[in-house]
Amino acid sequence: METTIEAPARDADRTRAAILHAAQQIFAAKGFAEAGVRDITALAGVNPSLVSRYFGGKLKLFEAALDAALNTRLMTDLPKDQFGKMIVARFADDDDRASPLPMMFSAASDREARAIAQRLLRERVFEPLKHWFGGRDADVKAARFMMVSLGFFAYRDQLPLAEFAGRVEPRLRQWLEREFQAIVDA
Amino acid sequence: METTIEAPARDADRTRAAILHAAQQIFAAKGFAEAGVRDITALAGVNPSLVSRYFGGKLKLFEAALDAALNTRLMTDLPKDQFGKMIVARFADDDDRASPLPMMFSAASDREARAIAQRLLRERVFEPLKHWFGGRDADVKAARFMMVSLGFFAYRDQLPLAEFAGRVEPRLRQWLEREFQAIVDA
DNA sequence: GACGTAAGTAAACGATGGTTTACATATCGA
DNA sequence: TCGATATGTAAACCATCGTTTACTTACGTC
Repeated sequence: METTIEAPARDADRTRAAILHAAQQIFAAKGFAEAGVRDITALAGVNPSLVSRYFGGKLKLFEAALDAALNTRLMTDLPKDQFGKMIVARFADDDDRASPLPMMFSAASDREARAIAQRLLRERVFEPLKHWFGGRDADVKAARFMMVSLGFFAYRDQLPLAEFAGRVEPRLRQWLEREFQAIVDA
Repeated sequence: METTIEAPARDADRTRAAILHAAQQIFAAKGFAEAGVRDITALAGVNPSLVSRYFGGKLKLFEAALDAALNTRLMTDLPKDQFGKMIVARFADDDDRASPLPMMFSAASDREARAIAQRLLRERVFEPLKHWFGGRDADVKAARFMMVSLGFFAYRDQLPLAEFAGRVEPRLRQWLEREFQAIVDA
């Protein structure tokens, strides 16, 4: 009856994908150091040892998860005349926490994880953005973008200082939109 | 001969201060999670167990170290008409790494350490700054200051993306100065 | 000058967590 | 159908690290 699709009880690709998916969630939620292999595999419903078998260890799994997160979100596909509004909308209204930039901070503590995050963010975010901006001050523009973005996520996620930390306060949001737009228009 | 000052071989206050000083350096350099009690006490030249005895544990030591770092640096003593230039100078040219804001990121991984850093930063940086700015949009101004500052340190220390990451590139520095000044002038 | 207390050390404890090893079982081709 | 291989599990391994305990030694006081 229910053998319509032939759901295989053992499928390496499927479990590998399940681990990767769980890893994105757990890493984004708890950070690299606090996210345990046992947490991830428990969410995926598999044995902890499979992390080493399929990915070669926690660090490689983190790299794969961050890599996958970077593939889903691209910044250089936005219209330049509305860059400010749209990038803030993407940052602020994205409720899935597997966004790459916040995941970055999760690697802050571990030396090796930080090196991986640095390389990926440079290759996959900074450089593409730099070429997209173009012009003589493209590197400065890209740096400005990174600073404002990282500042926003650090403020929002890492240290919710103000009373209006969770949601984005309207005046703050307006400032951010202008800030990002100014980078493109400069 | 050399008994001029009566340097005591055993002085609780002195060793306590030595541990605290070493903690500031190690925590700032390696972050909360990667900084080991053995690292700190080795630098201080004492036994690891003294951390628990004198401070009540690694977490309390971190709190004390961050607290001490926050006492040395105050933002609200700068002239408002040159706030931009002076705050950037302080951030960029400060070569002692025990500055409080970078230390903040060191706590990103650990849940309890992050809570401590959040509280201290709110009480000792955000609130004073808010009152110093004054006016109707004081809270937004303070938030903007935190975002730009955190973005700068995250960019510089946590993920040196660009080629000019270590030193502050002149055009980037100019932008930062205007950015900070604009917060005060708004 | 001996004694009690404070200061400091060395070593072991205990928990955590990533990884490895040994073993069980489902899948698939001959 | 029968193995060979791939897939998955359970348990132990092992290193790290903060902390505690037992012990030693210097300092101040009667």
